[in-house]
Amino acid sequence: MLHQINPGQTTIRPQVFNGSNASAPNISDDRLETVGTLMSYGRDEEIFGEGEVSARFYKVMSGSVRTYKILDDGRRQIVGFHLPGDFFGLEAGDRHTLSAEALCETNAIAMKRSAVLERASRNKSLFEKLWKITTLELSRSQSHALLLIKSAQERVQDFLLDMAEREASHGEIELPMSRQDIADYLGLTIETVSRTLTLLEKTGLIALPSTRRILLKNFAALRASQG
Amino acid sequence: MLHQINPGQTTIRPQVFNGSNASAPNISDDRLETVGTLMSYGRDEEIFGEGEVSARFYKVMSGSVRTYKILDDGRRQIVGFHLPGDFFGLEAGDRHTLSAEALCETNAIAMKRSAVLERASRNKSLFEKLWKITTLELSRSQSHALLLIKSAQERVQDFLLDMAEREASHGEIELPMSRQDIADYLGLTIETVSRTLTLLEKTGLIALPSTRRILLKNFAALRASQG
DNA sequence: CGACCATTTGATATGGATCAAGCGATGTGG
DNA sequence: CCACATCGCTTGATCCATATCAAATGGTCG
Repeated sequence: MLHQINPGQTTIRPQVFNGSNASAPNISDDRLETVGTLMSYGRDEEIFGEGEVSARFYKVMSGSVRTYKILDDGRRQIVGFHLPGDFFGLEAGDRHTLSAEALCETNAIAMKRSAVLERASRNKSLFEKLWKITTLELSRSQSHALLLIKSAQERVQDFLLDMAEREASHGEIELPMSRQDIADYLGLTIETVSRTLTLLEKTGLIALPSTRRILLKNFAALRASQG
Repeated sequence: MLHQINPGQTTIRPQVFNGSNASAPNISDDRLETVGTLMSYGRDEEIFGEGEVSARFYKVMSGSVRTYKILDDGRRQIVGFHLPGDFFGLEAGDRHTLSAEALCETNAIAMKRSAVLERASRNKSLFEKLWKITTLELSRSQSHALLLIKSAQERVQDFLLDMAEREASHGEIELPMSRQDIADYLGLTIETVSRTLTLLEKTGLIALPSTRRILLKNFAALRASQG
């Protein structure tokens, strides 16, 4: 089951979070997450579901999140992975157009949509920050579509390079997601992802010390678009 | 050539366009395009290119536009088609992350990015409009990614339904784009698009009175996800 | 009317899906 | 602490949807 939740692991400890220095409150603080609620989620726990009323944005503080859509036939398309520092839940209407789940133990700040939008419409710096986040997300989504027309090997390579860059790790990736998650993000089957990783290892482009750890051994070759 | 421009057909007639009633200027006009420059483009003419400095947003007034990216190997992925009323050119950085071309004779209002952002950061109504447009584009892009993991038949059907809805035509579509454009949008080859349309015609779901005109004869069946 | 370009149709090839085992890590109960 | 069950991943064999290569048709414009 894709939606499985482990109730035993789940712990939500909402608490008011104020990012600004309490002793020197700053009315023009330009951080989006200045006032929000810190939420904790267990592995595979749902943060929000497609169709639910969308009242909040989120910023990942620790852990990671997947956002996804389910097709009629049950297939799942992962729209994005959200690492610490990333925002998610930015959506047009008053209902979520996708679902979000924690990949592992995750802390995220939940911000009231209305409050953030209200503040952004009066604070130029905040507005610019929100604009940047949203258009960056748009750009990411467009690049994702570009990914989906490439060959399996290119998709996997691009994914590894993207993860390495986002984790700012110099060639050593710690994957927070399963092979199935990767497959659903790349529009491939789990078997193809696995085979491609094995092939990349045999070619010497990467090493696989454990399933969740990958070493990129040849950035240049990984970047070169291949079949 | 994908980039071919027919210089003979090209006519740019920039002119100041003021959407508000000149006799009653309204400082809080909440239309994004209130002040802009009306531009005209010929068939296949480039409006902006990937990598160019991005100074402007655009709103399509008549005609239609394709935005796209080119992969290393020369393949082209069309990111979106923009019909009258649609905006394009909303991007994060100071450089365009994609290219835009007119599909046919097209008029569009070009608005200075900086001016629009400046005004939106002070005018709540304008801010909300800009927010809506941007998040809608984000949502569209995510749905597009969803499209790309479906079967050829589903992609074509979804495309036809989407066009019908956007043209607000009750089952009669006038396509502003070629088969190659459709193929590059759907991540298929031109042959597969053609074959799929032929199949849909044989099944009685659509009729093809001419290559650029398509009649949807069975919405229910088109909506039903098929292999 | 003829040339050209877009589209359709046909034949074949192939990358990735599907179906099916096997393997290895992780966790649980004895 | 170890045997075993479980789950996630890898590997193998085969199939199929769509790409590719090739040719025919049709529509448009000089």
